[in-house]
Amino acid sequence: MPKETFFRLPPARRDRLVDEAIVEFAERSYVEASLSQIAKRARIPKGSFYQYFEDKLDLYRWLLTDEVPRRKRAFLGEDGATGASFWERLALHIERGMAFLVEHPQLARISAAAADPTALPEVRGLHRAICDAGLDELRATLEEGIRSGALGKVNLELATRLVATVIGPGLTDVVLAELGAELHEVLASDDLRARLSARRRRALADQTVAFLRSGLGAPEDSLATPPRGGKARA
Amino acid sequence: MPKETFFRLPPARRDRLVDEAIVEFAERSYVEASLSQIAKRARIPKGSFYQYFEDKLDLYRWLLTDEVPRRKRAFLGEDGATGASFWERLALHIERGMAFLVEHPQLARISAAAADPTALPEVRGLHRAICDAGLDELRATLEEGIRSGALGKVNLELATRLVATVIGPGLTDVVLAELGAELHEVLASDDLRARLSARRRRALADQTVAFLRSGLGAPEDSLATPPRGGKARA
Amino acid sequence: MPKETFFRLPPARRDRLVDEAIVEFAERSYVEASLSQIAKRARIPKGSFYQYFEDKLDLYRWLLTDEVPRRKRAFLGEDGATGASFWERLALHIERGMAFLVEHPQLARISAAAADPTALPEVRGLHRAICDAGLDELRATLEEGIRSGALGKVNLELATRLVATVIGPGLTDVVLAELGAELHEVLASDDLRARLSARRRRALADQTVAFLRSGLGAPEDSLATPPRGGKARA
Amino acid sequence: MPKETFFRLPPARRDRLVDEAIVEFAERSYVEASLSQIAKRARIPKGSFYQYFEDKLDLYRWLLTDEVPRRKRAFLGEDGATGASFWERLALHIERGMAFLVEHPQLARISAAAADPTALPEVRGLHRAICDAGLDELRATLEEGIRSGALGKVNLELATRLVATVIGPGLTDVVLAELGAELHEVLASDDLRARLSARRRRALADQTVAFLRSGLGAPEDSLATPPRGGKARA
DNA sequence: TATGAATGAGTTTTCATTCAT
DNA sequence: AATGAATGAAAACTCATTCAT
Repeated sequence: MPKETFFRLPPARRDRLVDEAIVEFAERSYVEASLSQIAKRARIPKGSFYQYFEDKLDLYRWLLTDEVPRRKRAFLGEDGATGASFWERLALHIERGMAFLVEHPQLARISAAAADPTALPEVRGLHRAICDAGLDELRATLEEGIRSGALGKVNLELATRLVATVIGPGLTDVVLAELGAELHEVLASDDLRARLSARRRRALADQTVAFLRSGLGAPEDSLATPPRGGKARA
Repeated sequence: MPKETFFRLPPARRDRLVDEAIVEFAERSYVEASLSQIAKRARIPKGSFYQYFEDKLDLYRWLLTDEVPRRKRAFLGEDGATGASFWERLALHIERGMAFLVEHPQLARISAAAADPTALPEVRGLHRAICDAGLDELRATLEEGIRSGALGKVNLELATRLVATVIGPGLTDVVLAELGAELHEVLASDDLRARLSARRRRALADQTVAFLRSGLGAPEDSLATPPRGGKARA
Repeated sequence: MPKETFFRLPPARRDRLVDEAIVEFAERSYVEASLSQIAKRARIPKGSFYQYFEDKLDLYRWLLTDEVPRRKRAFLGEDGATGASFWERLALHIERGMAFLVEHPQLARISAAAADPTALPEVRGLHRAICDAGLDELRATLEEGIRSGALGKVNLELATRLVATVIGPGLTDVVLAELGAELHEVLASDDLRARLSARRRRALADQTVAFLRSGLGAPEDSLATPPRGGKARA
Repeated sequence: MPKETFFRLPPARRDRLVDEAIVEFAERSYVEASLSQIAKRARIPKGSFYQYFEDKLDLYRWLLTDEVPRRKRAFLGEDGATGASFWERLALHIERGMAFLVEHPQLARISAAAADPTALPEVRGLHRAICDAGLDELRATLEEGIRSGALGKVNLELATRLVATVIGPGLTDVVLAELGAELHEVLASDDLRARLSARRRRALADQTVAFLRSGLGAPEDSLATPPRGGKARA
C-alpha cells in the first residue's frame, strides 16, 4: 500500500503519477515497465517516488487491487439490472464490460494483465488473487443461475472458467477485431471509442449471450443426440 | 532463421541450447527473457550464441514459428479423425490439445504466448501472424461445420474468436484448475502429467464440446425464447 | 548537451571526468574511444556517466563544440591585433595557433580531429559543421584581405582551402618536426612545451606567412612568367 | 608480410580478399576496420585469413607499404616529365595526384591515412615510415628546385612540410569541394570521377602551383616589403 | 592447407533502488 | 518531506584470434 505521504500529495501531482503509471503498466508487463519512465513522464523525481510507495511492486499492487477497480466501479456505476432475468443480466454485464474496454482501454488492460503469466512469484501471487476473486464472483453468479433454473446441468468449475474466458479475453478479441485495431493502437489513441457504437455493442453482447446460452450447434441436433455416445466410445 | 552453424552443432550442445531457450521463453516474455541466462544455463559462451543465431529475436522467431510447431506436430502425430462428425473431431482436437499441454507445458506456453500483448513491434508482428494463422484454421473448420449442418446460424467472426478463446486460454485454465497448480509449477515440474488421466481429459473435452454445442442454458428454455426480444428491449 | 546534473557536479569530480574524456578523445577517434576507459580512469561508475550525458555522442559533441572551443578562447584571450595589417594579423593568428598546440596539445588534437574522416554519419555531421565554420571564418578573412588590397587576384575557394590546410595540419606537422616528437608523445607529456620558444614560434609564423604571401619561387621569376603558358602547353 | 600461401592463392580469391580489404580500410581506421567484415564480403572463411596473413596488422601493413603503392605506380605509370621545368613538373605531379584521387579514391584514402594519428604504437610506426618516405622524396625534389634556381631562399624543412600538406590533404579538400561531395560519398560511388574533367584538373593544378610559387600577396607588395619588419615588431 | 566453429574480453546502455542533503 | 544524484548489476552484442578437424 502507498505510504501516508502519497495520500497527502497535492491532487495534481498525485494524478500525474497515477496516470502515467497506468499508461506504463497498460503497455508493458510488470517487469518491463520502467519506474524511470513513469517518474520522468509524471515529472516527479525518482527519489520522491520512494516517499510514496515502498517500491515498484507496491505501486503495481495498489493499482491492480485498488485504484483500477475503483475507477472501474466509478465508470460502471450501479448495476441497474435488478429484476432482470439471468441472461439479461449477463448481457448487460457483457455490454458494460465492452463499454469499459472501449472507453478505458488502459484500465481494462491492466485488469486483464492479471491473467498473464509472469516469472516473479510476488506478482504471481497478486495476479492469482485477482483472478480468483473474479472467478469467485462469476461462480456465484452462475450458481444463482442454476438456482433460478436458467442454467441447465453444468459442471460448475468448468463453466465458470470457460465463461470467464469468453467474457474476458474472448470479448476483448472480438472488440479489437471490430475496431480493426491491435491492442497497442487502442491503448495509444483516444478516439477509437466512437468506432463501436452502443447499438453494435448491444448486438455483440446479445450474440455472445446466445452463444453462452445455446452454443453453436444447429437447433435440431442441439440436444437430441449426446455429444459423443457412451457406446460408440466404449 | 538460425545460421547453418546451428544445425551442424553436436546434438548434445544444440539440445542444451534449445532446451534452455525453451525453458526461458516459457517462463518469461520476450523482453524479460535473458540471453545471458540461456547461455549460462546451456553452458555455452555468450559469444558462441551469435554463431548460431543472428540475435535474440532470431532465436525467438525460430522457436515460435519452427521448432515449437515441429515438436507439437511430432507429439500430436496424425489427426486420425477422418470420418468422424464435426463435434467428434472438435472433441478430439481439444483432447489432444490438453494432452500436449500436460505433457509439454513449456511448448504449449510458448505457443500461447503469441496471444500476450507486448510493446515491441517486431515481436508483435510475429505474434500477430501466429494468431492470425490459428484463427484462419479455426475459421475454416467452423465453415466446414456450417456446410455440414452441424453448426446453426452463427456470426462466423464472433464464433471463431470465442471458440478460439475457449479452446485456447479457457481450456488451459481448466486444466490448471484440475491439476490444482499454477502455470509456473507446471512449467517447472515434470511429473504433474499423471495427475490428469486420459479418462479425465476425455470427460473435460466432452463437456467442453457440449458447452460449445449447446451452451449452458436449461434445455427447456434453450431455444424457445429469443435471448433478448427486440420488443422487450424497445 | 550534458544534462543539468553535469553542471552541478562537484568540480573535482567533473574535472576528472572532462579531463579523462579529453585525454581519451585526443588519443583515439570517436569510435575507438571507450566510455568504459574514461569512466574507469575518472573513477566514476559507468552508470553515473549516464546521469551527466545522454550517451557517448553527447559527450563528444559537447567537447567538440563547446568545451574545447571555450578552453581555446580562454587560452587565446583577446586577439589584440587591431590596427595591424592583413599579413601581420595572419602571422599573429598562426603564432597563437602554435602556442595553443604546444600548450594544450590535447585540445588542439580534438579540434583538429574534425578534419579526420569517419564512417559514422552522426559524427561526420558534427565534423563537417566544425570544418565548415572554420572555412567560413577563414574565407571571410581572405575576402577582407582582398578588399584591403593585400591579396592579389585569387580563386577564393581554392585559396581558402589551401590556406586552411597550411595553417592547420601543415603547421601542426611543422611544430611536431621542430619538437622532434610525434603527436602521441606530445599528447602524453606535459613538458615539451618549453622546447618551442616564443622566439622560434614567431620565426616560424613569419616564414609561414612569407610562404603564403609570396610563395616559394625565386624572386626574379616569381611573377614574370605565367606558371604554365597556354602556348607552351599546346 | 603475407605468408607464402597468400601468393599461391587462386587469383580470383586473392583479389576478392584484397579488394574488400581496400574497401574496408579506406572507410575505417585501422582499429575500426573489421576483419570479420572483410572476410565475410570476400567470402573467405575467417580461419583461412590467418593462413594468408599473420594478423590484421600484417594485412594492413602489406596494403599500406606494398599493394597500394604498387597500384598507385601502375596507375600513374612513367613520370614523363623529363626536360620540363621544376614548376611544370610540380604541376604535372599535382595533376596526376588529382587524377589518382578521382579514379582510385580508396587507394588514395588508404595512402592518406598514414597522416592520421592513431593510438596503436605498431600502426604509428607504419604511418610514420610512410610519411617520412614521402617527405624525403619531396625534400629531394625541393632541393633540386633550389639547385635549379626555381626556388628562392627557403627554409627547406618548413617548405617541405607545408608543400606536402598543400598537395596532400589540401588538394584532397579542394577536389572534394569541386565534386561537391564528402569523402565517404566518393569512396562509395564509382561514377563521380567524370565530374572533374581533365581540363578542370589542369586548371586547379596550375592555380595550386601559382600559389606555391608566388603566394597570395598582391603583385606590387609581394616581395617589396619584408613580411613583418623587425622594426615594426620592436 | 582449408576452414568452420569457439571463445572471452570488450563495447554501450538501462534500471531499480539507496543515500545525502 | 523532498529530491537530485549515485551506483552496480544486468542487458544485448562484436571482435580478433585460436583451435580442431
